[in-house]
Amino acid sequence: MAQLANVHPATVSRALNNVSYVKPETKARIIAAAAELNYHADVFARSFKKGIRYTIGVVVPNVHMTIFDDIIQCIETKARALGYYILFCHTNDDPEIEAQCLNRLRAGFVDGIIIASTGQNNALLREIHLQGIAIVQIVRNHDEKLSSVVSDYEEACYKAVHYLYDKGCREIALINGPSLGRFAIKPYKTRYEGYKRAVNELGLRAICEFTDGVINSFASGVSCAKKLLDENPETDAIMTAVDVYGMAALRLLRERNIKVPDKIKVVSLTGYSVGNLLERSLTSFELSAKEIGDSATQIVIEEIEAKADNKPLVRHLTFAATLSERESS
Amino acid sequence: MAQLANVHPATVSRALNNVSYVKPETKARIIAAAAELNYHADVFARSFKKGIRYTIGVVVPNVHMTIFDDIIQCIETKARALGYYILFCHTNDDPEIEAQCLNRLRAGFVDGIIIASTGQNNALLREIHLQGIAIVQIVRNHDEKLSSVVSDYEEACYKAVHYLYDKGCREIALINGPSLGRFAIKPYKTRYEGYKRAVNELGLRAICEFTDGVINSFASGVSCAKKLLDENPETDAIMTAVDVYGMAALRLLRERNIKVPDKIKVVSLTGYSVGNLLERSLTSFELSAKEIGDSATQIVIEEIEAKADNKPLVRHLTFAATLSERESS
DNA sequence: CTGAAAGCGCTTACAG
DNA sequence: CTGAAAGCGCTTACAG
Repeated sequence: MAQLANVHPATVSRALNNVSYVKPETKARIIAAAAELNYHADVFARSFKKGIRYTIGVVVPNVHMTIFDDIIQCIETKARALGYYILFCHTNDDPEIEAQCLNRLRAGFVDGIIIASTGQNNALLREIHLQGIAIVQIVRNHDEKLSSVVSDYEEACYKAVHYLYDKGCREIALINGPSLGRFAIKPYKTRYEGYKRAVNELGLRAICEFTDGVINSFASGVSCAKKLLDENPETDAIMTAVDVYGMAALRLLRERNIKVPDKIKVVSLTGYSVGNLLERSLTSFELSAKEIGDSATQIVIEEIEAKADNKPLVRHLTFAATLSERESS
Repeated sequence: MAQLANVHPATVSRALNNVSYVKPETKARIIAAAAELNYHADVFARSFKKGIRYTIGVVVPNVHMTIFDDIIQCIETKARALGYYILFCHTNDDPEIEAQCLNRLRAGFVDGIIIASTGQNNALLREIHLQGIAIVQIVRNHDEKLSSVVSDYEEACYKAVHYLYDKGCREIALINGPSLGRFAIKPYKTRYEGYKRAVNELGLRAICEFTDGVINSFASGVSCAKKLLDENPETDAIMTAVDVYGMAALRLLRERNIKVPDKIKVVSLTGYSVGNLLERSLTSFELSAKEIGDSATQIVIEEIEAKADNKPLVRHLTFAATLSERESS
């Protein structure tokens, strides 16, 4: 490349990056040569030299049938616009896989990490952060020392109970994910808190089932719904932590020929757009995947680019969920 | 690091990579020092030196509510097991975004690319391939000069017609994506061919609607279904190219109070697991996301690692779709 | 305005 | 068995 244009590689770099003045005719010669050879500067080598990878690791539990499919698209779009790539990892909520992914990412491949963590690798995450890699938690804020972008699950769940109460429901049940003990995952825990707050306030009975094992499993949602109805035949509303559980509830209710919403109302607390695509559409508290994805990306890149200035930048953002009322309530 | 263990960096490299014999006590000293400093070799620098990126670019239209959410998880799992990362890009089926993504990927960041392309950047893809980057097409085989892993859409669609015919349907309609003209996308085109083959063979009338604009749009699926029913009130079966269109059909049929499957049967031709999570579950010809994802990853990595041997390795794999009979038919 | 040199953090023939 | 050197493909102060 350099020899074709008859200049020094340094000049090629200067010309192609518009980084310092190059004599117009030299520049023209370089550009012509680049076109002829179909030359593309090796971005990898540049990143290596400059110490910036222009890459963000995104670590999420799953994208299949979860809000993360939407969030990851928003992250990628935003990152691309800002000149960054996305390195994608999914953990299935297995702490070991998560640690494995994080350890590979830290080894020089990314400038920053956006993660919805299991909460079991906080120490590792802090270590990686200290090493100089920007970190933003999304959806699950397991460590307040690290930036986070989440929804207000407590409030959404609290409001959902009130919403159903106002509709006349008095036996309001919750199908939730792991929210107690060592393996509790933050948003489930917080939803449970919002649920209890509302239920206590309104003098209702708490009826709660926790899916165990695999998170976001339809089958697990169905068995929770079964157990719920068998043990609490008076139930007149079912709130579910995520859409897939809501779909599971709708499914079981149809099998049992229980009219929705007349007899039992169903509300999902993590609406992602599937709720509106159903035969009987699902009322839900919608998170804005775009708000979460966009701001997480923004924050992680700001943190990356502030590194030079050595400002510590830990920020916490919380978005409200908005009620989308549909047919199931 | 090297000075703490009191050895040359080269020795550190040898010890940590087990690449040549190092005196046990030296090695022990190095490992101890690495542990103390929490040292992780910079994989990026290594990749740079060795000319291998251990990274695969994955370019797909969308992951939200499409089979690609599943495929990309399978690719990532497989790639991780084989020591590769996934760089994720989504194009929204916009040829310009696709070109932009490809041009960034080619600039030294990946050893290989797995793509479900729009079909509008074949020349660019070949150029990138010639440049030495392995390429495997998934789901959409727009260029036979490049490896591909697809399902047999023609056959699946052909079989679906027969399946419905055998159930007594005589007015079998198809809601399809772009399958004609310059912007046709391969699997839609192939499904259409399978449809026509079966319909001709059975002496049926072809009733076909094509969604335009955004692929995989629920709203577009609903309007196709509307048009279909308005213009062909005798319709007794609706086949849809993808699950989202199937859901759209189910939705509209419920709104119109048309009994499924008694009056009209619905079959999706790209089952991904949502079909089984619905109130009325959706019969579909299931693609194996795992088969496609795993083998695409395998092939692209084989192609990458064969590069050294300079063997040209273009392979085409076709998997059959399997019928999952559910409530909608 | 542009060349020559140094260097990003590793790996790998080459010596010894 | 391990050091010293070269080099992956760029960028960027430093000269001139």
